Amino acid sequence: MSATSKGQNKREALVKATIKLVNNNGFHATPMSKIAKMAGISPGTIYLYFENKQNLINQVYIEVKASFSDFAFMDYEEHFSVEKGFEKIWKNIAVFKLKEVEEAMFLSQCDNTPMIDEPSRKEGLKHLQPLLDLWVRGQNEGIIKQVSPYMLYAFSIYPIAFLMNMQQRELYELSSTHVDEAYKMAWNSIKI
Amino acid sequence: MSATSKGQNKREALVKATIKLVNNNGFHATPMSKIAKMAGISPGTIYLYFENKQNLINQVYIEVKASFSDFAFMDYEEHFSVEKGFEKIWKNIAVFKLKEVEEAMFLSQCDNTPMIDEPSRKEGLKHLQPLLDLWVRGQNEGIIKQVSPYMLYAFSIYPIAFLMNMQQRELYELSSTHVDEAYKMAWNSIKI
DNA sequence: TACGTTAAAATGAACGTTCATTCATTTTTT
DNA sequence: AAAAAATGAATGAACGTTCATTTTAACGTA
Repeated sequence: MSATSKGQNKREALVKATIKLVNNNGFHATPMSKIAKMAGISPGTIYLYFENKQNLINQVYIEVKASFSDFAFMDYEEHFSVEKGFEKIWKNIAVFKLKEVEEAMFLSQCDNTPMIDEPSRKEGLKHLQPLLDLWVRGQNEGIIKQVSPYMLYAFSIYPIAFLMNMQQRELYELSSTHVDEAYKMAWNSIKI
Repeated sequence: MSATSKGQNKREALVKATIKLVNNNGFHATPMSKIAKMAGISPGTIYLYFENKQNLINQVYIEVKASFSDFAFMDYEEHFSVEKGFEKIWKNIAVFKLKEVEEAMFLSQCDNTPMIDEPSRKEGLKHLQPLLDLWVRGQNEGIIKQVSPYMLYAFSIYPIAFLMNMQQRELYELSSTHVDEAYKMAWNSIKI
């Protein structure tokens, strides 16, 4: 096995351990020593891959956000009709948030906490452009409400995070019927 | 001034300081010593009012959640029509989240973080019953969609938190026109 | 292949700092 | 003068980070 792929494995193990531990304990309540132990390496080794704890968190955030965005636009093509395109993206996001729960919960904690610094936050936001473009097209076609994209996001995408939270706390079980209901509500709130 | 009211002042100052510092730094990055300093008392004195740090946070959470709920149902009466009742509650919540930003941000951080223990979380959830009752009534009258209250909450109430976040980060300015737009979208998503 | 040599990767004990909490003492109130 | 409230220095545990040392990998030579 090459040195590179071994290094990748350790980095990957570190990222995974960070996500899991931060989900369960929060950022400042997860010591580097525990992250190292869960990743199966020694504490000092973390510093071969990341500058320090803050840098570790920022990097993990950016990577998870990127993998989320990739997932969101999987199989989406710009020539789709607005409605079909939105459905594809929305359902991708729903699948991600309901199946990749660890990663989704991590993002949710990062987005509601001062644990990520502002540059990394901005960095993580870049990838959503295709959805914004789709909405503008929809507005030009007279299909989508003429309101700010923040508003559209708040009412169609953001609710999925709440449902994920409830499902995670075992307060609510989301069957695929429920996901369809939810999609219809999302579309209802943004279509004219 | 009586001992009681003095004690109340100190407690209040502690609660306020905790909210502000936790908003800016997160729970575990806020030392008791800083909370004490901002409240204008000595670190040891905190322990006359709260058992320990965890208990302090739990109490603050429960109190802020209670004050949020009181605000939400201000001027609401059960004999209102479903639509009028929902509008009153929704707009109360919107006003709270957009004006009492410190408290709203604190709740948002608590609700997306493992910093609050489960019993306190449950405790904070109790006060929302009148809204659930209203929704059931609306469903019986054939006005509100026949879906789980979690779904109704996700699409009509939860989005306000996102708009608050954006406003707080100065990415978005919410005028009263926007609030009206938002209300219409909320109502649209839950009405039949 | 086997061996010796050098470089790279990984280790984990040790360091210095920070923090929650305590309690002997002081200050304030009754 | 007694009781209650408040103080803040002291304590001990925990943590992030470093670095002297060890382990592993890579390479050249015969």
